[in-house]
Amino acid sequence: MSERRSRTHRKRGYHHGDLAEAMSNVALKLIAEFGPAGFTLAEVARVIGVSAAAPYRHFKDREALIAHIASRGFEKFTAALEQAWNEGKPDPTTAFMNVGRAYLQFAENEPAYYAAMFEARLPTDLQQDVTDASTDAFAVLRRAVETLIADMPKAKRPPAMMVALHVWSLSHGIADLFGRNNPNAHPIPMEPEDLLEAGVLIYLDGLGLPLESSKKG
Amino acid sequence: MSERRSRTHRKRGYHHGDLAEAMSNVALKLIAEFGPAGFTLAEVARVIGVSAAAPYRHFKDREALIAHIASRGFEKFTAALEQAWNEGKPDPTTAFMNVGRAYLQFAENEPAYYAAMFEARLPTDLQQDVTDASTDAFAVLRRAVETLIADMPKAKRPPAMMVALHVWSLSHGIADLFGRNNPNAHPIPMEPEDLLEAGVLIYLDGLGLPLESSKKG
DNA sequence: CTGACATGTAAAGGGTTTTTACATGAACTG
DNA sequence: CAGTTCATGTAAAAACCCTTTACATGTCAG
Repeated sequence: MSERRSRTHRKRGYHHGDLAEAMSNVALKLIAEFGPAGFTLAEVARVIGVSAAAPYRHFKDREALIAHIASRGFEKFTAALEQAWNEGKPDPTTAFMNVGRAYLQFAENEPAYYAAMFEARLPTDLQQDVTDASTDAFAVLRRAVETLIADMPKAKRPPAMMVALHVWSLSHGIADLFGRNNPNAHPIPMEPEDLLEAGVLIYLDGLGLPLESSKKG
Repeated sequence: MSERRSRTHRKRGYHHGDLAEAMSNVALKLIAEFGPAGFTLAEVARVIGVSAAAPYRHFKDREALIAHIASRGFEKFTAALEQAWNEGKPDPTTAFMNVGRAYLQFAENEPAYYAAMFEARLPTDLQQDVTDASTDAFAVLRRAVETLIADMPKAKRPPAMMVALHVWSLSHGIADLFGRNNPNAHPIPMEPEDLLEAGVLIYLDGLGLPLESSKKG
């Protein structure tokens, strides 16, 4: 990948070398500043310093580029959650909290990806592709929940799907309302990460999950 | 209000009668379909059947109109939550659940207002106005929480602010991800309202709040 | 070396938004 | 009820931009 790029990158004459990649990068910057609806392919071309028609060789239109970015974003997101989960080590509860932190950190560190993933208004077919790409990310969370509640007695064990939806929703809500260092967001008296951690701990307690601290203690 | 409108509405000649109101209504329809970034003042004018320059008599630009709609939306939202809370009757827990339902119902019944309120990307000064307008709505939730936890022993009582933030975030997360009958959202095996209710009940249980059913029952 | 294909350019076509100068008529005043 | 005023709408022009089409370039395979 970078091989081909460096090879063609040497001579920057008529051909750019890796315009598609450059477009993604520029679009990410524009999305971060103006949102998924706040840029055009012509503007991307201008920033890169290429003719206005060039982008159309690589993406059918603006929405195709956004969909591409959103899908790539979900891949990175999935990887980040997976790494945070780390197969449930050192223990499921701690690992689960790490997943929550990773969720918010992704939204903060990659606000443009996050916006493309959750904030874009795409036509049905493209949006479906993006939604499909999100499946893997949700699966990470769901499997983590399954591990987390595996030790509970069957009678008291909640549906993993429901728990995953609750945690996903709370995480997304916090990210959207208070994360992504939005300068105009409502000020809150704690860090988003801590707000999420507290919320999840209370919720897990409400589920009757024996937490590590009180279990092993 | 409707008095003046009906009076001037009779003759529909050169002057429209209440163009500002008509603009809000048309913009809401366009926002519902294409999002806050998906329309222009010229398009609004065209739909209404008025010249392209007319809107500028009433709003400085597109963003001013969105900000106006967002602020009006928060007023309606506040009223809806207040009515659902109904001074904590019949009992705080039930009333609190009603607030949660009202939250999601507002997002479903008024998706355009909701989008303008939470999804718009406005310049700092306008966004600040909208954020200010949201304060009253959050205050309703916060006061409800205060009532809800008032009976808890002081030592076990959580900060009302934190609880309100958790519930707000969960509500918004569910609304954004699964509410607003988005045809491409991830399918989930329950209604958003029920998902929220279950989540809040579990959370309140985790807080150690004595729920009505187990308290009075 | 040569031909074919991917990639980029130039320029034109089509559409749109916003501004400016002017027109209209509703409401007040006497 | 006539005259004046001012908010409100129109028309037209200026500016901007996106997208497409026909053409140019350079890379790579044979």
